[in-house]
Amino acid sequence: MKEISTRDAIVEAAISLFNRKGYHGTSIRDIAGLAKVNTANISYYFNGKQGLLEYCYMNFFETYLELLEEVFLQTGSPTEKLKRMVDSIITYQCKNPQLTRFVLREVSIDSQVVREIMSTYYVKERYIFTQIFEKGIESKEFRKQSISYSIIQLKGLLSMPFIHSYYVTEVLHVFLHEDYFKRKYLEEIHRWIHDIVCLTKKELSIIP
Amino acid sequence: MKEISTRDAIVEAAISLFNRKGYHGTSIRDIAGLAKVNTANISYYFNGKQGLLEYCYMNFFETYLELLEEVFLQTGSPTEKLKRMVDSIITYQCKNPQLTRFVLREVSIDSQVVREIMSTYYVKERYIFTQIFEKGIESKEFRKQSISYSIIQLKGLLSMPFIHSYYVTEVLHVFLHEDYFKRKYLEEIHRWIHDIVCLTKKELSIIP
Amino acid sequence: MKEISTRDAIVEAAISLFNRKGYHGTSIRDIAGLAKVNTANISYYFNGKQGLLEYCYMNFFETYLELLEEVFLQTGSPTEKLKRMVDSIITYQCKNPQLTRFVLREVSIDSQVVREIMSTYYVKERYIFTQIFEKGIESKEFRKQSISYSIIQLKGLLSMPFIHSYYVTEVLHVFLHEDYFKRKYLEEIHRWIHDIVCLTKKELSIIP
Amino acid sequence: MKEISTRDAIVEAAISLFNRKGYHGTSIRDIAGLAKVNTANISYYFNGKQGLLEYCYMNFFETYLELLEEVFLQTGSPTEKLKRMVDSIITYQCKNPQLTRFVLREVSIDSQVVREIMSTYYVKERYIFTQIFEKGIESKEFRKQSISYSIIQLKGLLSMPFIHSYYVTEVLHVFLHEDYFKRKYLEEIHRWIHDIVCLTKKELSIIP
DNA sequence: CATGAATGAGACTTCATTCAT
DNA sequence: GATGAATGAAGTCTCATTCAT
Repeated sequence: MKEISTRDAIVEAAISLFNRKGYHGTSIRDIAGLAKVNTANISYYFNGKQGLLEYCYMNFFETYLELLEEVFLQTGSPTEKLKRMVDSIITYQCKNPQLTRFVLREVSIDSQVVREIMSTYYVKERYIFTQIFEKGIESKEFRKQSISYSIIQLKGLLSMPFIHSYYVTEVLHVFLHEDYFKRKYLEEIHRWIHDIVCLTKKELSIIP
Repeated sequence: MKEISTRDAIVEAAISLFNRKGYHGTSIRDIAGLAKVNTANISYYFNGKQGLLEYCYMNFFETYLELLEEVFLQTGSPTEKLKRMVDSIITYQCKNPQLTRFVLREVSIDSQVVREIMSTYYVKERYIFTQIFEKGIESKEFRKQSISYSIIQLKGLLSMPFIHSYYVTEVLHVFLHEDYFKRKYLEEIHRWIHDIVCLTKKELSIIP
Repeated sequence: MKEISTRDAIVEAAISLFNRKGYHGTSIRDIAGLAKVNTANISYYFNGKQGLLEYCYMNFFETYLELLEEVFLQTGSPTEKLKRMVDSIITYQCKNPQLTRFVLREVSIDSQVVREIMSTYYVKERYIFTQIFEKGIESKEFRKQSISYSIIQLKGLLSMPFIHSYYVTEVLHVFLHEDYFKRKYLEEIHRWIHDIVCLTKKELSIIP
Repeated sequence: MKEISTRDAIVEAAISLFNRKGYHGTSIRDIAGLAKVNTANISYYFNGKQGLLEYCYMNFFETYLELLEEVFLQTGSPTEKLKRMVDSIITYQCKNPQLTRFVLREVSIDSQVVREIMSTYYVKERYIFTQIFEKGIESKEFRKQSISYSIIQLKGLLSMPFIHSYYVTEVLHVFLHEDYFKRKYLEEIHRWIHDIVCLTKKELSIIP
């Protein structure tokens, strides 16, 4: 049996607490306490609390983008690619709901850290989505549409259940960690892709 | 010239700072400084920093629910009502983007405060949305669908541009405070209502 | 029906709270709250919190000394006078247990206030007791004894049940406000006067 | 030269200041300043100001009771035991006059802290004293008397010079730290034991 | 690699007081 | 005579970090 390293224990504890109480609402003592390690280790391994935060951000977005890029480089129609991307993201987020929630939330705070770290990721993400949409529109698979507004919707659909997981669980009684949720929710987004993003046959037939 | 009362100045400053730096990331000194009042006034008027937070929550959700209820009690088809609700909410949120962003973000943190305050609002909101959807499905205006999953999508669409306003503005160059955004984004949600929530003619004709 | 004046209400509330929580442990808001008056009145009537404290001290010791002086100026043997003084003091203290406890306790704190106010009272008190004892010793009613050490004992006996009223009540189940206590405890002090302060017959006979 | 540990320096400073200015009248800054350590150490070592207070209480009463119990378990007549207890207590208190004064004073304030901590000690103390008196009365060494009222007197005699040390020193010119005081005052209490608690020969002879 | 002592900065809150009404 | 708004000072505590071990 491999013992969990101090480093990993810290990350695990941090994600759990940042998720529950927010970055500023969590003290490194809380983290060290939960991870059952000495407080000083956090400065040692991550160069302070902020370093730990940055690590979490990168941890999340590195994988997030890798998943997008992987699909992006595959062959397939824009519709198929978009669906596969959505599948990848939702699968990943369902496996890491705590990290997802906390990152998506904290990233909405204006701070130098966020700005510096996120700029690269955001630009890459936009590039990929934009390419997909442009290809789709060009090839007449996608309806002519404002790409920005479609991305807004897409990201809203992708992130909502995770950011408001409390609401989703407690109020709507939908459980993120059940496999049923993943299948069902993917269906919904696929429907959104079909009915909102793509050209329906009717619309198609109108075009001369 | 109307002088801004100490109380209002505090609220205004608090919303701006909570929005930018998060609740825990904002100190009452920051707030008092921006509002140009004495620090002690925050405890005086709101019974501490947390009281100020609670006031903001209630301030937001009180109006939010009033808007929903107002439309709910009007006459009209479920589709019309749903559209009008969306219009109301988006209009309100566009007028108060800072408050909206900060509340929607902080509310996603687990804390006793959130749980105590929000439970009532959440239940009411769910009731209203559920009623609309049930009526719509019953009257065959709406497609047969999982109401919970539709609410998730709806709330994602309603909140996304405000929570991730930084992304929307800086990366997608979409500006929330312009009237154009409101019209355009409402169009998008209306399309979502038509194509995803409602029965399309084709589907309609299939039903025997 | 005479309404309780604001002033009296403040004093009453102050005594109760100073007694329970100590001077520094009591805030003027507590006092104003209990007295159901506005906080500013305390500054208005007593020139601040400290003025209120001084008023309480004087209130107590003014009467305390009056009682001693009254008996002191009466005719009677030293033994009789001493007994009468003890009766007066205990009676007074039993009627004002809260004020007594709080004053006797707080007066044991070194502060300019205490030093300034108490010096006069203490000197007068010592003068009276010393006179009594000197007269008693001179007239051979009292045993030859160190007057200082006798005063220490006397004051210990007079004050103990009031200072440690919690102990006396909760642990020993002796109740200060019952008339039985007063009679019984006076008996005890009288016995102390007889057996410790006065010459017993045996000792008397030894003196040539 | 042994260096005083941070912890001990804090306790020493605290006792001195609590004694002089009372618990609530002393700030942790005062304490840290006098002890020449950082303010945060108080929370670090004692879990806050109140923890420091509790430590002082326990520090005092732990020893206090040990002394009583030690004598209690020795062999000897009740009279001898009572005398030895008084000797122990007075000796201890003379060695720690500041701690004694401050604890005996603050303990007379009603607070949860006091109630929780003291209840145990008080009960034990009462048990020991009660046992002694009961044995004494049973064996006819002691006069038949109300034990509660005797304990009140005894505790008054034991504590008075320490609580009102200012009065004793400044007004009566009796100095607690001189060895003369200890011997002299013990004599006085022994006399009290002989003449008030015990059966004098005269009384003895009256009993048939 | 890991720890516990120690620290300086800063946070929130409470307090007694004043002042215009 | 009484009030409520407002304030500056002070208090306690927590935090992230460092350093010697």
